[in-house]
Order: sequence, then C-alpha cells, then structure tokens
Amino acid sequence: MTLTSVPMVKDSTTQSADADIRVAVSTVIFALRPSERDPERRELAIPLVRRIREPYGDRWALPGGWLRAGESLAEAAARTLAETTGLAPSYLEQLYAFGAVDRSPSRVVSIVYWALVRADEAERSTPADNTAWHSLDAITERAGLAFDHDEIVAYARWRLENKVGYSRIAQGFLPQRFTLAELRDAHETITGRRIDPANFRRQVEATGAIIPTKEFRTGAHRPARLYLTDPDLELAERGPLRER
Amino acid sequence: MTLTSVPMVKDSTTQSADADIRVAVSTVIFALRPSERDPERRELAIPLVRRIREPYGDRWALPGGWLRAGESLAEAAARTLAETTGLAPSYLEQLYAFGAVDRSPSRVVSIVYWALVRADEAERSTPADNTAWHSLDAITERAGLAFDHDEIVAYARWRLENKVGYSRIAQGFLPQRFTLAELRDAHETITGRRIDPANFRRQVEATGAIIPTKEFRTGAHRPARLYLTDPDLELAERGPLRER
DNA sequence: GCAAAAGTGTTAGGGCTACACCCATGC
DNA sequence: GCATGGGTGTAGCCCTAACACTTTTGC
Repeated sequence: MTLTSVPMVKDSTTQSADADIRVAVSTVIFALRPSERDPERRELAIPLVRRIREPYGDRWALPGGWLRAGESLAEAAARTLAETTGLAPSYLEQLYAFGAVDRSPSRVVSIVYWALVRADEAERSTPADNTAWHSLDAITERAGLAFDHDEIVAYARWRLENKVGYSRIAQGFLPQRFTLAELRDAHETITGRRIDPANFRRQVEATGAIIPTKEFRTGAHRPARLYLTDPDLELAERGPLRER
Repeated sequence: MTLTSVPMVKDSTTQSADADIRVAVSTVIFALRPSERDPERRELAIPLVRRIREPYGDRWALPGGWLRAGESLAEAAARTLAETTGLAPSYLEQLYAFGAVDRSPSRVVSIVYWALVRADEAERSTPADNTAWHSLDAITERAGLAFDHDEIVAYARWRLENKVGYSRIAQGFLPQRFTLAELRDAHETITGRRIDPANFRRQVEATGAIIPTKEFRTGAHRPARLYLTDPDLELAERGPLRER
C-alpha cells in the first residue's frame, strides 16, 4: 500500500486529523453450509478473499474495501457483500471498529460489519474470483488470516453465538419456509449444544416470531409443519439506532 | 470535536481511500451527580463542550477530537476524557462507529466510546473551559446538540440502561466503599424503576461481585455495611476482545 | 418510644429442564 | 409392524417478585 504524502493541515488552535489515517469497511458474512466431510451436517462458514498484494500477500482476508465518499458505513458493507458473494444479507449489523496502531503497516481504521445470508442462497451463489467459503472451525484451528482478521472473526463468532440466545437471528440463516427441526438445527450448530425438541418448540412458539402455515414438509417420517418468519418483527432488537 | 476546513486531497497514486474522509473519536462520559433541583436525588449527567466554530457554532457537543497517528481508538477516547474532565474512567467501552454521509458538512467517521466515572471523582473534577455537566433528561428534552449527537447520546443511554441489567457496571459509578443502598440507588436512577431492597441484596450477594467489609456507614438510622467492588472481576463481560 | 432504614424469612408463580408418552409417516 | 422424527403432557427445580417481619440506630 502506497503512502502518499498528504499536506498536513495543522490548525493553529486545534489539532486536526492526521490525513494519512484511512477508513476501510469489512464484513464477516456468516452462512450455514453443508459440511465437506459430512454433507448431511451443516456448519458455519464465511467467504474469504485471497489477497494479491502486500502486506499479507497470498493470505486469506475478510471481504472489504475502502470507504467511499458518497456511501455510509452500512452501504459500504452491503456493497462489498454483494461484490464478493452476489447476495443480499438477511441481517446486517455493525460489529466493531478496529483501530490499533500496528494492525496494518499503514494506519487503517476498519469498521467491521457482520451479516447473515440464507442457506439456500449461499449454496446457489457464485463467489467472485479469489473468493471461497471457509469453515469457521477450520479458520479457528489454522489461524493465519491477514491482519488482525483472526481476532475479528473470533469476536464476530462470539457475538453471533450470544445473540442467537436472545434474539430471532437464527431465522436469518433459513429460507422463507422452514421446519422447526431446521430452526433447531441452526441453533444447535451455532451454539454447539443439543436442544430438547419439545422445549425448543414451546419457547419459539411463545415468542410469536414464527408463523405456522398449512403446509408440511414430507420426508422419511411424519411430515413437519412449515413456518414463516414474521416479516413485521426485526430479527434482533436494535435499540434507538436508525442505520441506513 | 472541531471541524476545520481542510483542503481536499485526492490520492492519485492508488485508487484507494478517499483521502478526505477523516476519523474522529468522541466519548459519552456518564456520571451520577446530585440533581440541581433536588440535591438529595442523583441523576445521570454527561460533560459537553461548547463549540466555538462552525458548523454548529455555539452548540453543545460531545467531547472528542481527531484520531492521531500514534494512538489507538481507546487511547484517543481516554485522552479526550482526561482533557475535558481531568478524570480516568472506571469503565470504557466502544459504543458505535457513526458514518452517515451527511452527518457533517465534510466527511467524518466518528468512533464513539462511552465511559463511566465515579460519583465522588466527578464532583471534585474541574471541567475544562467551555465544558459543563448536563443532565441527561435535559438533553433529551431540549435536543439541539451539534451534529448527530442527540442520537448518539440516546443510543449510549440505551446501552447503559440495558447493560446495568446484566452486568456489574453500576459499580463503576460508586466510590471504592459503598453501601447496598447506594448501589441500589444507582440502579434505580439508571433504569428509572423501583427495586425491592430485600431482593436486590440477595441477587447482588449471589453474584459475588461485591466484597463485604467490617466497616459500617453510620447515619440517621441503622448503620449500613460497606462493600468493595471485587477488583478481580471485570465490570462487564467483554468477550474475546482485548482492546488497549 | 417512634420513625425509618438495614437486614432476614417466607411464599406463590413463572420459566426452564428433563423425560415420558402419543402420532404419523416410509419402508 | 417397526423405526424415526414430529408433537404433547407433566413434574421438579430454580429464580424472581412481593411482602411480612425483625433489628438497629438517631432523635
């Protein structure tokens, strides 16, 4: 990355910005995808982009780019999401702003977002060049991502895992119509814990977050009722923020 | 935060960041202070700085400043906190990155932190010039802060109110030694709800977040035992993040 | 003694967990 | 019919809210 000398404007009465601090936006894009070892099981995965320049040339990194003058932070996140996966997110939330001095050779502040995409869309998506889905477990085991992206991914995973416990975001992984078993499976693979099907059903029904249909999914056993996500409810409480 | 007119510099050597996006750091610094109307009661308050330049000249704004090349985001927040109040925070956490295109005449991304300072320190502090404590209720009623700072303050208050319900942060408002009534009063003024003293006592004791001493605070009635904050416990769970 | 806050005891209700049990389907 | 997941019932446990009651002080 080239450091261009930008005229420092020192206001005599105030310290102004150091002009060589740049703003990037990156996104951790979660999907539930069939595991490669056992295609019957699903696992958390995110798309990564292989870097072609220094620093960290040839390493995998989070999709992202420089913030442009005319776009907001969330717009920049949605843009890079579309550029790398061709998808629109079912959920998008700011994760954190990372600004340690030594996180990059030049001074970069990264505003990181995290997003969910639906399982069916993620499978049909055609990732951009140099982009591939990576299992979260593999990333965590092997580490070695560019910059501080290993830490960022770990933090995003922690946030997802927490939030799935007190919100409806798990529904952001599922297609429009889904069974309770699919929703439960999403919870189980995200948290890594077994959930009692009976109790899960009652808890989810009590929240009113899902709408029963009259359709059933037929399979090897007793047909399971299909549900819809209530479109009037946010997947997670956002408080007084009005982003976008 | 002061906005000076800086020459637009377009970086021509790389199609990289638009060089005229600048990074500021601001902080919402909460304290519990005696109410002006009724000094027996305490209320939430934050220090604000009166702007002396356009835009928003003469308006009140959150303390902050430009991010400097050699400091991290949290360091910048702690620095402006010390500059405006002369205090060190008992708790400091990143709130959110605000980056709407039109939030300032020039393009500014503000990384906002929120902090707590202890009541006894806040009363002894000598705010910097053009700086004064403002009751949160008054800010919310009157609105009229510079930039999008009304929204930022509202969001910070929401975060504080939520977090006090599932963490120990209320202790960040209190001096080293405090009574259970003082801790309960902090909870009550933050949430605006009455709390049963008996139940509150048991719940707090059960968490092990406070250490009973052998001292008592004597007053008009039966003396109350003094407690200490357990220094080995964080005031709030921070997950895998290792800021600073 | 009286008022008021500090502190303890007790009980009812709700939610969660574990698990027994019935239902509907494909094979 | 049998295996299996879909779906219902239920009892114990813990946490919480509500509130009665005792203790200790200043006045």
